[in-house]
Amino acid sequence: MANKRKYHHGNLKQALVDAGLEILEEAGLAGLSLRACAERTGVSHTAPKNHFGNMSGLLTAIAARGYQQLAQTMQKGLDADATRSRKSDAALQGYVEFAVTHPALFELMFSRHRTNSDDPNLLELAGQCFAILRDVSEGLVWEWSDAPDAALRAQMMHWSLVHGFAQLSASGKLNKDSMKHLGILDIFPQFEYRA
Amino acid sequence: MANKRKYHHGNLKQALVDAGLEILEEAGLAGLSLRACAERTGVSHTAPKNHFGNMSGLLTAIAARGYQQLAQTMQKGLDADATRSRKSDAALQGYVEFAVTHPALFELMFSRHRTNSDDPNLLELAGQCFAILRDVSEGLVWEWSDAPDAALRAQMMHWSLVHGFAQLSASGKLNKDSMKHLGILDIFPQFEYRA
DNA sequence: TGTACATCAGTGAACGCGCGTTCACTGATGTAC
DNA sequence: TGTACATCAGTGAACGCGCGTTCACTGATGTAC
Repeated sequence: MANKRKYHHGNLKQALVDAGLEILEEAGLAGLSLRACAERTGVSHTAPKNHFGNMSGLLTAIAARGYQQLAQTMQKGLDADATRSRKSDAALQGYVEFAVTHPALFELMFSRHRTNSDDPNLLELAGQCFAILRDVSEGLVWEWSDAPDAALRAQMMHWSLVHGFAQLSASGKLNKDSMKHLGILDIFPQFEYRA
Repeated sequence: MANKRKYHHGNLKQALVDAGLEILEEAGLAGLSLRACAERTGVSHTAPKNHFGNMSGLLTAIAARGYQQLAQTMQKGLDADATRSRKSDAALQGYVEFAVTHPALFELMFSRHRTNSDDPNLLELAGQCFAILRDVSEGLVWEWSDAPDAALRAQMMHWSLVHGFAQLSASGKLNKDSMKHLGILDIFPQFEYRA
């Protein structure tokens, strides 16, 4: 299956997103460019234009794949321990694991002006992430549980809590010393600080 | 006091940080550069090097000022309503207000590799922000309140909740429609979505 | 079954741009004597 | 009080770099007839 050196790549759109994800892992957001993705895919640096139009289009596609992977990471945690009494812990753990493992991708996904925030594909996949958190937050008790819209407010606060912990972890604000001091390593011992 | 056209600026270091903050407001992180800060300050584009060494040094100084302003915003809310029964609400509100009002600065402050994260000045000012949240989270009840280190865990979770809500708000994930639908606008009616 | 032609996918040279950085320099300030 | 000199702060030209984008093009594919 020597699919090298065909004039038409065959699956260039997906391959460019794959390349973008790899670049984010290795070089961070600063290293991500149309030219870098093209070079890694072995294609001329103008080829991406045919599939994504411009830089925003490519970043949007990469971010969308990020949401897909985030949902998968959370779902994997839920599936792995179906008997877990508190499903929200499994989802939180998956969310944080994703952010810490892919900090640059996470940064791209939740940055403001880099992606086309009204892209239908992006919206749908991001919505799937929130849906998992929503389903999983059932039964959590908040102090306003007797207020109208209590469930909706609880979902929003739960997402905030999860996202905040993930973001602070990924950005290194909860470094090893802090986390140890605060006893957080007992809760998530696998999230060792990566320098 | 015509302090124009002196060869020595006199207060260039602070002026460059001021310029950087303005650029962040107007053009976002993408528009921030040594040259842009120098031009706005009316100084040659090599002058910043004398004060900050390189780009990271300038970004670190800007982020440090961000933490200073964040602490001030939170403290202002606390001072304005000393009778507030739940001080944590005032701090949360200040934190979110800061993130939504200065999204690019907020992004810089909590990004991973753009600043020198071991800068003493940066660490001290960031620590002051956490100290306010810590003081204010006294009395909050979490489900593990009977665990050892309960207070420390509660502080960490409180920070996560506050930061997550702020970050999701600033990145536009909680847009006007979502917030209205989720009843969040009733809690923070001043945080209208800015397109 | 074959042919003409439109469309799609990728090429490669060239463009202007803003960037951080280097370099030799000059003006201003402070300090030792 | 004056002078010499070191140091600090800012200048301006020049550098190479990677970037997104434009442009005319060519190879491959699909489709109408």
